[in-house]
Amino acid sequence: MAYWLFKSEPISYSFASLASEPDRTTSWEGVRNFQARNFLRDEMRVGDKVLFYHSNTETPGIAGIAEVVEAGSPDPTAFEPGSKYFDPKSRPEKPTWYQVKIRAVRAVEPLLPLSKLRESDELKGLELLRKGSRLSVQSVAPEHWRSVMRLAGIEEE
DNA sequence: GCCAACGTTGGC
DNA sequence: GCCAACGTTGGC
Repeated sequence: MAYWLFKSEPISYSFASLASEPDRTTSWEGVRNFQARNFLRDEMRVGDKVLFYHSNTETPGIAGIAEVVEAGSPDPTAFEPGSKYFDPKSRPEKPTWYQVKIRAVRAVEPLLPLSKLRESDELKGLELLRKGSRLSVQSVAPEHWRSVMRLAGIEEE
């Protein structure tokens, strides 16, 4: 099993938004970065765990845990001319962009703020903490995942 | 292929 | 609002 971090601006879609979906799932669509696309298309597997991170907000930080419930599939918004994610270069027979489906597992309450993550020696090397890190879908090493769980006070089986 | 200009991200 | 870092675009 692998670990990931997804960024979202809570003003547009928060962890609470995900948790209040009828089945607590959503399709993570609209990613338009090739490195992130490669993760979505090639590397994510059902059962992988996801840190749900709130960016560009008053207190950025980890707001919840989610899991991958469907592996990568073509992102339909790229084919919709009306969509803000429309990309005419992506064709159904040769898609450029991919999505996965995730499900909310549990909230991190209170939110684990970025400032706390920065204080942790154990999290040195976490992509999120790298200066200039902008990738919206990131890989998380298992030892970093365990450190985050500890900081969040979450016991895992 | 180089690289300047530009738009976006996202912490602060 | 500021601004550094980054990805993309397009002229050459």
